[in-house]
Amino acid sequence: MPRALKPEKVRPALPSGFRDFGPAEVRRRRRLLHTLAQIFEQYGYEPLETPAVELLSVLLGKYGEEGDKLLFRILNSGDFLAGVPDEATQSSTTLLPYITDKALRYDLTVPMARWVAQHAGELVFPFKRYQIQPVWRADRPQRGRFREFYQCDVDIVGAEGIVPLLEMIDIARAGLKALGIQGAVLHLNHRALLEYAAQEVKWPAEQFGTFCARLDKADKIGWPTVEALFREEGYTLPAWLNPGLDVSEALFNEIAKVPSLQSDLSVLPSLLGSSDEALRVKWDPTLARGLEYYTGYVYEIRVPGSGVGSIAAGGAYASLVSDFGGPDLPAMGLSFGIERIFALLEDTGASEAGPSSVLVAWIDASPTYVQHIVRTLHAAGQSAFAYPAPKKLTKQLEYAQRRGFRWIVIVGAHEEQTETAQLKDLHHHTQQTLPLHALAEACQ
RNA sequence: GCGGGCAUAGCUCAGGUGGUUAGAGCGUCUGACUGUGGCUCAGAAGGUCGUCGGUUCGAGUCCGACUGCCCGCCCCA
Repeated sequence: MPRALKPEKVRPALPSGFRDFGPAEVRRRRRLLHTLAQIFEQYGYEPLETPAVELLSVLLGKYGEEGDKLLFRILNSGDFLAGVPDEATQSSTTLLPYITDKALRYDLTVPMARWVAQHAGELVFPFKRYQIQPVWRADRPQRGRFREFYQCDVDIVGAEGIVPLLEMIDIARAGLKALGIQGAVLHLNHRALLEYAAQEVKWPAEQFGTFCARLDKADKIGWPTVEALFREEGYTLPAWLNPGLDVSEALFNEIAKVPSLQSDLSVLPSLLGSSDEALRVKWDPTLARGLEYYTGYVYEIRVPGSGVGSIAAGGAYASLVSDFGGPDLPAMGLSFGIERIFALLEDTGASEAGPSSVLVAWIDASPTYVQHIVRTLHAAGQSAFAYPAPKKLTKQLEYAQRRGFRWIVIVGAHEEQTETAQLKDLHHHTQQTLPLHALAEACQ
């Protein structure tokens, strides 16, 4: 577009919490995600993609009150004010339900559950899927927190218990190993143990969520502070809840008292005992996880001392699919916090150079001849393209040099007449005249 | 939802106590004897100083409001 026709210049800017990814960054991210996807496929998980937009009715109420507020809502199309009763226009809260019925997805689990409920008839259970897509949250952005970010989820629907748990842990371990992350710790807990603990301290059952939220703060504010908070309100926490202690006999004795955990007792010691440099497993009786839909095992992976918080998390959930009218299927999932993993790997990761191409520079050759050369190189499997215009050779050379290319093919009228081309090696500062058929091989 | 900071060219920033045509570096574009890279040199384009209002003879500079962005908190990945 000619500059003169441009109505007015626009400030090149992005809304808060949204990011661009330049070529080098896209390559780095893609490579990482590809690595994870391969591992998921290895365990029999199949890819799924769902749209950015979901019906509000699907999303509302799944993430708690906080989550509902963080949904990016989409204004209805057309005359969205038509049919809105006058009294509704008094405040934004009353108006909102009338003017929006869609929102950007908030996570990948709920859309997956929606899809599974919709296709339950044709699916083979247990259904295993992985999904790597962006999600959106109308959060206040800050360091390391964005309004648009990728999630990377694996879930198995129609299975429960210790075996899926072991698989999830193996996937996490394989993933961390493949990405080169060392020294991670998986904190493991079970909602049933939390319920048991709440009963033990005689915490009101209807406020179980508050109990969990308070206990969950232990990793942030420390066990003594949590203990003191409870004591202030007259609740004495049993010693076995202290996450600082090693897996004690006392803790195992308590776990043994929880009915839904009894069958797993034979496996847990070896799981917790194994030492692995990439991922250790530690029972953490204070781990609760925020999302309300978890009903069984919950887990969270952290790298001590990394300063990036948890890098993967998940758990077992029972009724998400049946909430959408689908069959009542237990499920378990693992979500890699890939934005945090990207951040973690940023310091060590060498900058990714793009694949080198051959640039065809030209002066007074015919476009047809230039096109012919590019085709010849492509036919030989070489990545190549022509400079878009016969600009000064200096410019074309500089372009190839700045792009980091090694080979540049130069043609003019003389080369076209003789069916040849100049092949210049920018690394070794050499140049030779070659017949076309020898060109591709020379720049391997 | 709460608190703090900042806002001048595409980017990073200068512009003491208000005073003519707002500057630098980087980047972009053009050129330095007709077809050869990294360097150098010369030149050009690019800003309603976030927006609106106020004080003043005069505002990038002082005051207010709004908006945007950044950083914390809640919460989260």
